[in-house]
Amino acid sequence: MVVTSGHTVAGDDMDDANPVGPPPKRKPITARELARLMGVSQSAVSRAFTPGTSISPQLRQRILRAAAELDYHPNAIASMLSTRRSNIAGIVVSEMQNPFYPTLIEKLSRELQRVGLQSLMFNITRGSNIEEQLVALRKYNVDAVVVVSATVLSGASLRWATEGRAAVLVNRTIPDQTLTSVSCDNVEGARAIADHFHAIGRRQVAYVGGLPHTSTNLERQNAFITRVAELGMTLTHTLSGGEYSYEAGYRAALEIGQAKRTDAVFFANDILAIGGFDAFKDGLGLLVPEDIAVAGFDDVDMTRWPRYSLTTFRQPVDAIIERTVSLIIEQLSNEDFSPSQNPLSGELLIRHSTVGGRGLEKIGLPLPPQEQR
Amino acid sequence: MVVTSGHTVAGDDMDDANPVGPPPKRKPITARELARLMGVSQSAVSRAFTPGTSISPQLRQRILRAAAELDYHPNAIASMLSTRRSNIAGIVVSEMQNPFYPTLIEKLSRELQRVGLQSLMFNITRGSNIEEQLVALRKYNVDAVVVVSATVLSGASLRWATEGRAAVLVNRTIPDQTLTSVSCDNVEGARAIADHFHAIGRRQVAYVGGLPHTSTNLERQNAFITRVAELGMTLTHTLSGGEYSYEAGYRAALEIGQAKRTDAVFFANDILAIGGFDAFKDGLGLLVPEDIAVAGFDDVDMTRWPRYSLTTFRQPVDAIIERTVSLIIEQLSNEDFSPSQNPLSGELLIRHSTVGGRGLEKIGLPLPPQEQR
DNA sequence: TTGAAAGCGGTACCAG
DNA sequence: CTGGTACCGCTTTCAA
Repeated sequence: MVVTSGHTVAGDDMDDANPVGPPPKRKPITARELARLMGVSQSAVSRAFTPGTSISPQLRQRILRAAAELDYHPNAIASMLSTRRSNIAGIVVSEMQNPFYPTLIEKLSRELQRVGLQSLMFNITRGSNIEEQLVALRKYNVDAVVVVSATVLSGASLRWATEGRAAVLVNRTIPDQTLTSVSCDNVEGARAIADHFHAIGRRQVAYVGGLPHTSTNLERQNAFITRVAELGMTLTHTLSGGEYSYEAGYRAALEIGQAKRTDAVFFANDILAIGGFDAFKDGLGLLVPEDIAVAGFDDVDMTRWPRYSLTTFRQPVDAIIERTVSLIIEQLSNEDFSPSQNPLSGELLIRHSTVGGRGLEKIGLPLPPQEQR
Repeated sequence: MVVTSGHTVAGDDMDDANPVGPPPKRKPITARELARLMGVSQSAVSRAFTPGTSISPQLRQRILRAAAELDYHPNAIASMLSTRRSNIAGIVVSEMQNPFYPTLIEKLSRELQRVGLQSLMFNITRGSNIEEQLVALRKYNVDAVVVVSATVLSGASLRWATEGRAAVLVNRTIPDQTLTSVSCDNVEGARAIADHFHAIGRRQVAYVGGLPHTSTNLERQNAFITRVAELGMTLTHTLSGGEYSYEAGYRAALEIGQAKRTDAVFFANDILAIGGFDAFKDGLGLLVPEDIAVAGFDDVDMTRWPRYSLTTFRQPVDAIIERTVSLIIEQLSNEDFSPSQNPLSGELLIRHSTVGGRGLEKIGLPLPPQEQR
């Protein structure tokens, strides 16, 4: 490592500034200089670049033209300072290994850009100094915070970090519901899976969870278990993978498969399910779905691979993002805004991991379009 | 959509500021106020938070203590303005679908954070207004730019965007080499694959590329073809998947497999290879590796799934990141810094997709540790 | 509509 | 070591 950043002193955060050597670089032209060069006031330049200000079209044009000429761009930092708006949204992230999230984040950051917010990423990792990260959130004066991280952060930290700014939790909630959240309707999804298992004649079912204490996991698990009971099916296992990974799914599936009394398994997300699928098929030589049906949650790309053709509950990613962004905007514009929970409807996608061969037609369901490769 | 952001006027960029409603929020305490409250000068407060400034330990302690008390945090925006350093690195990204990149980016942003740089993400997507994105890079005054995007950006845009600031291209180069780049040694990797194919007795080999005009694709392709020729093997196909995707790999594999004269295929990355693997095995009923050996590039998590156990060339991710960060730091501290190209050695990982059954032992190679599940 | 001037919240140089 | 004081570059009254 080349530079160790500012050490913390006496229980408070030092500014970890100046991580690297000397100061600036070639400095770009400023509004003042441009103004002087053109013989207009600096205010005029500012106005030219601010929509909806009172400036004559002619002057604006002249200035914009000259600006283009001289490669002048308003310094965003300076304008942040005077307007007290950074036009930056902090995105707090942690589980980039689950392919569901990169996709989500990419789209989210694109949408935020569309409404004028750049995304400043904050990678929270277990083990890393979380609080320190959150301090950065505040120092950088982000206007909005989107937390896309099922894990790690306590409600208290979250409240502190987001205090006084727009905030949305995506795919997680906090118990006291003091923060706005947007997520897939996990209850709906888990029930749909249970119903589907029942519909295809399965009666011995199991649940494999991910990170035990996350709200997504708990919601899916509880809803599933409840529905299974309502339908009179037997719950043979309730396992926790411990994390959302292929390996965890694989291990859990071995355990379930070896016990030989389960005919359908709901994995709390697709990665677990895919691990489980491989364990059943390659590891134990079972037939999927004949011997055992497998369902996941999320609808990541891999579920559509012919190898898997995994039945899953699709998270309404676009809707989630749209809602998130509009909630952010609302908070940014309304003084009085009260937090809300926003579960959004997803969609059960039935594929071959639960209904094999031509079974999809047999039970009168349309072949998912994805299967028409 | 709730707010359409500032429309562009007259061939120049308007400031897309004020994407949302009204102005600020509750304002936090400032250094000046803190100073007045404590009866010290505002300069003292500033010094207390700046390591290496001349201030007595006692005063510093007092101030830090009081700051903690009053929840004062230095405003990063203001200090950016006066120091002309943002302590922000822009990360330009595009292909988040390839699981190699989320991982890389997560680690990268973590390392940057360690040396005091937050990461501002810039998602470039084909179709999106690239130039506009790059303008943002400049407006936000990022100190450094890391481009992790094989695609899209022309050398000229890159040079413009990074002008006057530290910049590193990761896993791509530009022809004139005027920008520093760090990447996996694609030539080494492609040659290693060719050598390996030869070593396991394959003589009819094929190449499946990804995005045709990217430097990674070209380097891997050329090196492979060259080495294949040197070794006297026959190149049966040189296909372009058109993109780095499972589907592209699948399609290419069908074409190759149906022709029935190829016994080993090098796919330009793991996702292509996995698509190809499934096509050979499930789509065409071939045996991998007995009928046809499959190798990829990158070493993403999926390659280790027992289902695939894919032979691949591991990109030295940690080394890439370390080098990238240290090059950034160098550029930030040295006035005179000349661009360099930094190919980093990777590692051939031989797994069952090229050497089946107990073959790994037979040819005297150690079982990859990953296989010891 | 336009220009002058007072901040925004720090940094850094200067004198004491 | 400490306090005073010009900036940093833009936004936003306030007058003209």
